[in-house]
Amino acid sequence: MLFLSCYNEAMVSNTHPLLRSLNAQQCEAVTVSDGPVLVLAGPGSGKTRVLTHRIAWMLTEQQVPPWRVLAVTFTNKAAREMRERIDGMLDSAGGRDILIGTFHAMCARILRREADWIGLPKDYLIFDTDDQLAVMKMVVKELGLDDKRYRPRGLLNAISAAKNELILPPDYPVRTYHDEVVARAYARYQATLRNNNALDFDDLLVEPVRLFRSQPEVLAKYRDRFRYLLVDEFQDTNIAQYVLLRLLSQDHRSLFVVADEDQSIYSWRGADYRNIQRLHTDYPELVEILLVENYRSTQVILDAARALISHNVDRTPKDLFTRKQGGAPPTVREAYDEEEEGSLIAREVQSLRGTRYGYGDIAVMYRTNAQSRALEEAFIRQGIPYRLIGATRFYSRKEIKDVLAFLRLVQNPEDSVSFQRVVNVPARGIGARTLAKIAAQAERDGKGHYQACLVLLAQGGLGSRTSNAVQGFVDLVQMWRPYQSEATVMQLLDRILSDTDYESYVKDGTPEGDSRWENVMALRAVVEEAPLLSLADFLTEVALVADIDEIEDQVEAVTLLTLHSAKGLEYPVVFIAGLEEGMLPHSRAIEESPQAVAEERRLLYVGMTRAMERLYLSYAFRRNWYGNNEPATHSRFLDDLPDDVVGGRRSRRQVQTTHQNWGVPAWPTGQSVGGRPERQQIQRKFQRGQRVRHRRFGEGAVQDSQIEGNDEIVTVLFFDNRVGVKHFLAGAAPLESVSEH
DNA sequence: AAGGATTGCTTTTTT
DNA sequence: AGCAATCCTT
Repeated sequence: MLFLSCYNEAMVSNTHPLLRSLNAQQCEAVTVSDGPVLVLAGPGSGKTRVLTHRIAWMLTEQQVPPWRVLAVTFTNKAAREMRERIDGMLDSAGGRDILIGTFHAMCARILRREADWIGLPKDYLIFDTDDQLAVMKMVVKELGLDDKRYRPRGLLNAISAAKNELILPPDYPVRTYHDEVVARAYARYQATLRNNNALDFDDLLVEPVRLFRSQPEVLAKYRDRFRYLLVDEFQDTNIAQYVLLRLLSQDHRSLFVVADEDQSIYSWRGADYRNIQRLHTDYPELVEILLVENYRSTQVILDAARALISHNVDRTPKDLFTRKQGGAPPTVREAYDEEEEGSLIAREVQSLRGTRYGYGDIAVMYRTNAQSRALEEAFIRQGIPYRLIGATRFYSRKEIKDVLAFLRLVQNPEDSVSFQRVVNVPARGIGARTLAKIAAQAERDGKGHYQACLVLLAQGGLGSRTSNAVQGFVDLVQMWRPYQSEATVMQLLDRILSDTDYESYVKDGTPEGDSRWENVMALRAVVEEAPLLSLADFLTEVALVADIDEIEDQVEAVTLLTLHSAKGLEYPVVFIAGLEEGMLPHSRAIEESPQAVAEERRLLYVGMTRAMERLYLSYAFRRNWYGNNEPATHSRFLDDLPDDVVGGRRSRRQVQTTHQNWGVPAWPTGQSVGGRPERQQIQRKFQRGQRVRHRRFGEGAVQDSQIEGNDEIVTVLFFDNRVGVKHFLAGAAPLESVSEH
């Protein structure tokens, strides 16, 4: 891919302050016409930045009203950041009127308004994975299936895959008896969801498609409303999301998507990077722009990542480059087991900490959540502050789910899943037998479990003790429901907590008990922060947040996270642990298919390209696997890294050496990359008028220098007319000062 | 009905 | 090894 001429780069950058921090390619991407645009870009190429500038550009240059813009991001966090940046760029709060969010959040909103067009309740609940499992278990029981042969989880996976491809129960392809059972379970599952007034995550995407396909006037309304569609991380869209985009953009064809095939890591949940090809077919007039400059990583890190990914077939080769020449080479290190791996990393973190890196600059990544334990233990031993992303997600903790279940019951008594969850919380003498009676009654009437209780109580079909217990629970809900209309969510929550004496239920004198109560209080704080939210909106919001959304940026702690959650983030220092066969690539992937292994490779690629300055890879010689300690082999991916880039490499013989070296901090220190100043205070090294020399471009004069983020952006006009104006990051030390005389 | 012991099974990855 | 579902005892 060729650059535009430097002349253009200078022109565009000088004409529009909005575009000043962009290079020529990015400017082009931002300013191309209104029609469909695909920006294909490598990691660290400023994809999201281009998207952000594009929005700001439309709002100012094209006078697009903010409310006509729909921007879809991958996480709520990305959405929040984008909105803030737009506000900053426009010097106003215009970002507030733009609809920016995830597909799921956007769909939840649309359904909240339009549900009755397709016979759905507007006050629907969103069922998460646990709820889905509970529903499926009920279904399996009702259909009298053998839960060994038809595992609820497996059925859910099949159903989810079908939904992602917009296949409804009647259309489920039946080729074997097993398929036939899945189809029946699917139909029954769907019916149960509807009886519960609930949608699952996949329904959130499927139902809007159904809405738009069946109600042209509704579609027309949203098409008009969202005249400009922008999508980040397009390679991770599934069929349903793609169809949604196509429906919305069919007329105006103003679609601007940003993608990187090499970062496609969600095929297991239906993402289909072939959507990029579909785009070319469905939009022949599509303008494609390739961004290949990387602003994040040093040359050596980028080289390693490129070498790794180049082994994948079926991709657009990208000639990625960075102006941050040189740098400390990535290193590979073998540890004896995961415990040693942990302390090795912890020790290196400690020594990095003395230099210009703070804890907050460092991230440790791994394939599976289970791997975090060994790392945590090492960090605790060495007193290193860390924060763990993801492991037990806040909203799936028992105590939180219990409290939410109470709230959901108030919102919607038909919700049998929540009913079963809390009918005996705290224990009030309603056990399995009683629950079975209630379930049977519910099935007879085709109503929810709560309704069934009312019926049973009226009929007096229960023993006096159970009857009292059930009555007690029903009374609670009956008290809370009318209270809801006059009270805020916060007041309702407090009432529930005190009526159930939840505090003493949860606190059992152990430290865990205290922490459970702290979690409940944390939930209360969440409610407190959004005092105006209705109960329905609050529950929706809670269902759609990801742990990654909660990351605050200026925390002085090392971040521990899975490679999947690392997408879209960057850190000066990155450790990737557990590079063993079976771990990364994961054994499941190896068994499954070469394509699955290719995805594992992309996953590592994503991780490696998160690193700005330093990258450490490690693996263990033995690893605990299902309880026993098994020897491991280093990941095949390590063999694909260039030898000259990666120092100190494994071999069977070195294993012994390493074992003897136990306790010696053996990470190579490496040369620092340019003069990246201390975190708290970034000083400018260049000023206007200063004379500088660049290795390739010769001498020139500094036009401008600005601090952006953690680095200094220097604009230089070179004396060689063919070179013209260029921008540099001082952190990569591309320029040296020349004294004039 | 509740709590404790036993068994058997599991691990990708997440909106 | 850890956890959930199941069994067993009170």
